Amino acid sequence: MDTKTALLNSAERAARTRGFDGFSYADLSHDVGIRKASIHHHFATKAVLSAALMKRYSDDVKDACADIEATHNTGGARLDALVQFYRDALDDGHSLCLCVSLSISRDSLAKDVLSQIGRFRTSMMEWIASVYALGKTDGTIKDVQDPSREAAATLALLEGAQLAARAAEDADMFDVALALLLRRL
Amino acid sequence: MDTKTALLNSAERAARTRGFDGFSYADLSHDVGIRKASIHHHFATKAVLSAALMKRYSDDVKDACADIEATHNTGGARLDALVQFYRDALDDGHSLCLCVSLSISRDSLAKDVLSQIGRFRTSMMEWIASVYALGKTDGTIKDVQDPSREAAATLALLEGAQLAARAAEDADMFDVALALLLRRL
DNA sequence: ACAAGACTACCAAGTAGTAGGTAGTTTTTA
DNA sequence: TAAAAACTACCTACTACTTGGTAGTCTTGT
Repeated sequence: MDTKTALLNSAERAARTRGFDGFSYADLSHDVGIRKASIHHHFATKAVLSAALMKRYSDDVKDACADIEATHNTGGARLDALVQFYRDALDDGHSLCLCVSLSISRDSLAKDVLSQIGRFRTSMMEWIASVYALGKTDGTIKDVQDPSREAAATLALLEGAQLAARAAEDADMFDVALALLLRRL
Repeated sequence: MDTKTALLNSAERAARTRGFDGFSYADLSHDVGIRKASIHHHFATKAVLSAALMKRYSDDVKDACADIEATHNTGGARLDALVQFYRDALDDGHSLCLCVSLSISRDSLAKDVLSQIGRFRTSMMEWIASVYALGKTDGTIKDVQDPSREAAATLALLEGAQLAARAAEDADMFDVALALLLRRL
């Protein structure tokens, strides 16, 4: 595998399990098997690395959403698939959505990464709102109120449930927290 | 004010805004105005400090719950007061529940702190479940299903909404995410 | 007089990042 | 077509600084 990708993989895993301040170039070095200094050849600073990380992550998630749209055509099915996507990302309760991990360490982040996070959250919220809007018209999600409020609540619930699962070191915690939402499908 | 308390205050603020790995003894030293080494007189290690932090936090929150019970006698009013409590803790979208902040940096935490966090979350969940159970019988919370699932979902939503508010640097985000829950009161 | 609480002055280990070099590949140019 | 120049990817060896933590001393209130 291409070294740059290996570094991104290692950094993403580390950031999602230990937070942005929780890993160092030395950790990446051990993990990937090149010297610490050589990492700077691929990512000049940790800020550059974090930007690349967030870029790749947000592209990946957007692709996943596009994929969900392509393979599920009711609002209910799409919402269910999204929940599954966040659940799968958990990795036995050790891993979080990258944007949650990075959000915690806001102060150590470069400004452009912060705005990347902001844009990512906004676009996710819009996408989820569109899912609720569809679910409301096609009748596959019950009692839909304002789709944009539903979207804010859903994103918060998904991220909070990941946190809860991680704190309990038990991925089932995620399912318990999401059970009531899924009863509306 | 007593130095030990000042240190705890500073550490709590730092942990809640920057995470456990996001502050150092040097930061506390600048903030409180004593030398770095003197901090060790009060808290021998950072692990001891984190345990004291979590202890005080969990006592405070439990007191707040007891206070809510004493001043509100319907399930709906208690739930509303709890939401308000989490909202007030936000401090303009910069601060998180301590147990969320600490959870992110799990790997740098001592084992006893991890189990403290676990116990805290369990007891919060039980308390919230009892609020839902009351709200179900007194009719002040609509459509209550299984109280313990409601509790898991509510805690996840509260913590997720704090995260969302922080990511957006906008405390109103919290209100948007909780609007639908509060409509059930 | 004595203990609590602070101090100065350290330490070893870790942090991101830099300087300068090497080996091999690719691109340019004569 | 072959030498020259540039580029990629890595290396060793460093810098400047921060990390949590230690040892021993001084100061102050009771």
